[in-house]
Amino acid sequence: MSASTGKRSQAERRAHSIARLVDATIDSLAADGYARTTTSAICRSAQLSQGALFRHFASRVELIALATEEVSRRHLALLSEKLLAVRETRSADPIRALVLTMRSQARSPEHAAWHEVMVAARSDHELHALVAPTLQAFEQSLLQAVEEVLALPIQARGKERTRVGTIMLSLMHLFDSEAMTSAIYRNPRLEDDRADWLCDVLRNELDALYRVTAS
Amino acid sequence: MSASTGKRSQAERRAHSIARLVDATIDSLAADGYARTTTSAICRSAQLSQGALFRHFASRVELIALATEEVSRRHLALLSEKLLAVRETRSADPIRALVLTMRSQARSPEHAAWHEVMVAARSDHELHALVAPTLQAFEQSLLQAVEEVLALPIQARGKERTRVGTIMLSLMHLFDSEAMTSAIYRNPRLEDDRADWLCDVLRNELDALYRVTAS
DNA sequence: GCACAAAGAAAGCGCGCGCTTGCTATCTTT
DNA sequence: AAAGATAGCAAGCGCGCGCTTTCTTTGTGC
Repeated sequence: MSASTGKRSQAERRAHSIARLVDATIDSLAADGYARTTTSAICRSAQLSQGALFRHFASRVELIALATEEVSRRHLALLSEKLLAVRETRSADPIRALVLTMRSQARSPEHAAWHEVMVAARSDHELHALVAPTLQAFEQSLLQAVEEVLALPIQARGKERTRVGTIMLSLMHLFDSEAMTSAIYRNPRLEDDRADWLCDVLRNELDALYRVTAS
Repeated sequence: MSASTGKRSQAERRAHSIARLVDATIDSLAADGYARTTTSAICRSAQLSQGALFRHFASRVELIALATEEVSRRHLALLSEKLLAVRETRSADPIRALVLTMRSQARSPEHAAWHEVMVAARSDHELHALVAPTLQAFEQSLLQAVEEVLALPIQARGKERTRVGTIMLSLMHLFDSEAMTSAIYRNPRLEDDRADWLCDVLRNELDALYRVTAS
């Protein structure tokens, strides 16, 4: 008997519906933006009624808040996976692979959803209060993940370690803003120049780091 | 006879009302975000009726589009002014002054308004079509202004000149994203580390540039 | 097996949105 | 000064929003 026709417990049905709503919310945030992520659009996408949505969530922002937690998890998991792949794969140009990984991450749907929530939280105080802890934890986790994956191989400590975190977070910011404006500016040549420049910058950084850790 | 009580021509009244509406729109975009920049909020702030607004603009997005043009102008004027001040003032640390200028620019209300329009245009096709030319021209003007103000003193040509543009636009992007997340993350230490790092990067760049232009 | 609780659908409610209408007041043209 | 054009206001219209209510279906504890 298939899962769809078979009997399911209330807990299973509940968890399944919530998951569908969260998925639909994330998809809508990434594709249509915060303002167009309405309860009716979410329910249409999740194939559930509005009554069902408000059975599980007290308000729209509460659902958005849970979706934001899930976005953080997925964002982090995706990036960690990519960064580990960069470290494991013996690339001819690992610095370039690293830079392009950060760029692709900033262009992902997960990141677009994150960005929409960030912007909306700036002027929606209720949303701000609900998602601020999640987003702050996200930044810390990102910092930690990046330092763990990248700083270990060069055995850097203290100041050098935090510097790597600062740089990678800055890379994320840069590509975040670039991705947001990309569809308007449509200037791939500039974007490639930027990637090239960042590769140079990171190579300089790495040289400096090796000099420190070698002494 | 004062300007407010004195008789004014239709053209003057028209221009004055439009200017008030544009100002109110920009203020609202910066303070309350795109979604909360409603026609009623704009009219309340401009002290005009909705009928008056729709006498001058066919739709809300049309007003937003005109406001976006004004935002571009102000943004550009403000930055040029700051950059010239940096160049004229004999600072002990001109690089740091430059970096902090870019950061303060990204934290300005003008930039916040620009960001709101950018994000909204991603998922609003009508707005996108109306503001894309303005925003593209803005990027080009920014590039030009930055190159004019900064590249001249070191007499760079061709490749070096475009590289300066790429870097400054990247700085703008970085601080754009940082400013957007600043109220959530509340991590001034990281932001200062970032500024320090960018000063180092720019010093390296400048060294390289001088090496090229000297040979 | 039966009373009860939880999940879900359908319809509807109040509200604020973008925008229109009908009108008056103010300038402009002749 | 008359006649037409323009600026501006107050009221209201249709619509889609977040959310609630009412009712039916489905799983659960005794």
